[in-house]
Amino acid sequence: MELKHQATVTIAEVAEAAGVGESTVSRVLRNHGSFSGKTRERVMAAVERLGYVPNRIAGTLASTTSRLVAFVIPSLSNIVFADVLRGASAVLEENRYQAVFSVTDYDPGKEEALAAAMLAWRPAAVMLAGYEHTDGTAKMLRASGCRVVELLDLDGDALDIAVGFSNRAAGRESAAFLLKRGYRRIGYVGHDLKRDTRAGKRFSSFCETLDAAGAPLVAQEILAGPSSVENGRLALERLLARATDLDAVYFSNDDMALGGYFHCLAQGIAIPSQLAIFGYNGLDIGRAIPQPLSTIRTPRVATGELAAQLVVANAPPQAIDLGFELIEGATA
Amino acid sequence: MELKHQATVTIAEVAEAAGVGESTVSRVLRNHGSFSGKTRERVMAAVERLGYVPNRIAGTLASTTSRLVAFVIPSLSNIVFADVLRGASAVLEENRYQAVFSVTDYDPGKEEALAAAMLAWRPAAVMLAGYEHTDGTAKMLRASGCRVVELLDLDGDALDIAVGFSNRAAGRESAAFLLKRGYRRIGYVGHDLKRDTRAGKRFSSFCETLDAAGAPLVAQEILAGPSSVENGRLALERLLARATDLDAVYFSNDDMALGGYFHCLAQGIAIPSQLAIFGYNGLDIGRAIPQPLSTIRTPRVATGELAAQLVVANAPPQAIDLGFELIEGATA
DNA sequence: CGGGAAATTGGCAGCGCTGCCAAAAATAAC
DNA sequence: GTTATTTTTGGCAGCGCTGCCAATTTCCCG
Repeated sequence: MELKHQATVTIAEVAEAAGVGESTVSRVLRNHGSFSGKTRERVMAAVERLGYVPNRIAGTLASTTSRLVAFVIPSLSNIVFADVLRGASAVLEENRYQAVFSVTDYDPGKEEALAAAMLAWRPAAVMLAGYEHTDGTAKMLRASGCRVVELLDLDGDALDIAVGFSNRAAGRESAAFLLKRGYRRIGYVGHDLKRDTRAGKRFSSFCETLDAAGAPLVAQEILAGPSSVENGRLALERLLARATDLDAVYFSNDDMALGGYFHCLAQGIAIPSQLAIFGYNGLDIGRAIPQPLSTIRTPRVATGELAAQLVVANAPPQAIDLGFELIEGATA
Repeated sequence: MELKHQATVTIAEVAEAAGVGESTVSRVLRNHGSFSGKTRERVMAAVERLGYVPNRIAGTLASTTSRLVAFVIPSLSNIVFADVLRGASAVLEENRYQAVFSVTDYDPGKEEALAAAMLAWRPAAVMLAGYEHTDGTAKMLRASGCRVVELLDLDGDALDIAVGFSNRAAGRESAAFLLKRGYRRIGYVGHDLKRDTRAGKRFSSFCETLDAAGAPLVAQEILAGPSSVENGRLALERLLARATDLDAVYFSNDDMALGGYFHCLAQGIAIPSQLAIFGYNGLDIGRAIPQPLSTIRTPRVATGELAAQLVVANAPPQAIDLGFELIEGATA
């Protein structure tokens, strides 16, 4: 099945070829400890000549120190996680760390299984989305002794490090913005909230804010599937079929909102005069449509970068709020 | 810097606790070799009690066999690679393989460096985008003895395994389609082609087909940056400022095409009567806009899945064409 | 030119596990 | 009940590297 390693030039062979000891080769290659200039040259020449590639598996085992960082993310289709991964991987690469990942499909059970599989690689850190984990996952992570970073959420208690922003605050501000603009008959279009708990948090604080203002949510349409432009379009269509007098719709995220926007475009519904649209995430594409999308821009790449930096620096446990930015746009 | 492993329950401790030998524990856990039912129970009980997590680093080293698969991809922002990764990681997870990745930013030099870093983990396979690698990368990969999978391209010679589709054929068919529809004054909008060599291949065969039909490309606008909706919009605007009499524009991909579509929408340019738009990739969002985008749908997830399957099965070297599908859409 | 401090260097145990082999136990055959 | 098989088991070397320590060489200063 799996491949046998080949081309196995070992450090011993390099040492032999260079006429030095193994540990000297190791020191030179890691640029750690002291060695003379000519030793360095001889070692590098031997490395070059033999095409030696250090074996990080062996190195990791020997040093009981790891430069692997494990990502356990809900989805790769969702640009949010791709962005986080991108930010993090850039920083990790600079620091010679290696990213490994697996995808949970928003399934907490799968998250537990995958987290366990990840820990078997003895990573320096495990990065996960949000705070909602099974007891088993939490226990395992705590016991692992490796750093744990929870991303993109701050509404809850962190296991170790948390980097992100408050989804509750985002929901609240979104509602406040729509209310300020004078919208009163507000609806909601969302995707599977049991799985995407961060979207659920936004929604619940959105509703609370509307309630407090005496303009409670008028109608909602929640599709079972994942968020997508197509689902946003479909869901808005359904929502409008039931609730004809809405003046604004809050979407679970920009993908869904774009779908809603396109629905309006196709149906000749004037935005925002006839219907206002508000999203979440601040995707680039939202700025390229004819009317820039009103939304909240989240610092996804920065979240990944900072998470990686904290891990590299072995920072103490902490929760960092990177905030978000409300973009007024032209659709609300 | 990096974290010291903790919680280091070793197989020896489990063996001790279960009152069996180390190798017996190993056999039970890997379900490999023979052992009795009650031995199995005792081992599992001890594992449970101690919270033992096998150390795959040590296992990999000892067996000189790896279940790591390394991805060296140009970008994570580009949904194309995220899709491939998604397809591949699903299959890999099923087979208890672990995906590791790094991002080259379309830089061949960085690709070489990252490929080298990857090989240090002694992966079972390295997966890369396309055929364009530096000599150093190719040499290194060939010498590594691990499987090499080149993805998303078939126009060239594979190092080992290739899975994808022909970008040249895609360019050709796109041109043929536009010609068949009667467009004769065709322009092109693209992004950095030196980096995205697959887009470059599409473009050159597109042009060849137009030439052969006696309707050569009228104008082109190529932006230096990466592809994005915003850049597509901007580039089309620039192109139309120079070439006022185009009847169709071929875009380097759907992102760019969507930007062009939005530009037309905002400018009141009728699609496709006044200007036709044709993309590449077949993104979902292209079907959700008011007029479905005319494009070519590529089997990205399937590419990832098949690539992973071939690696898991340790299949012989081969190049597999997964083809693509031309979607007529409503924009051309 | 000698003595001591500092810079280099090599040897080797051991990281935690797997693979091999021989020993022990269970089972079958007679 | 005994011997031949087969199944189960444990011991231990060794995967390739790093960390520690002691040995060696070099450098400095009087």
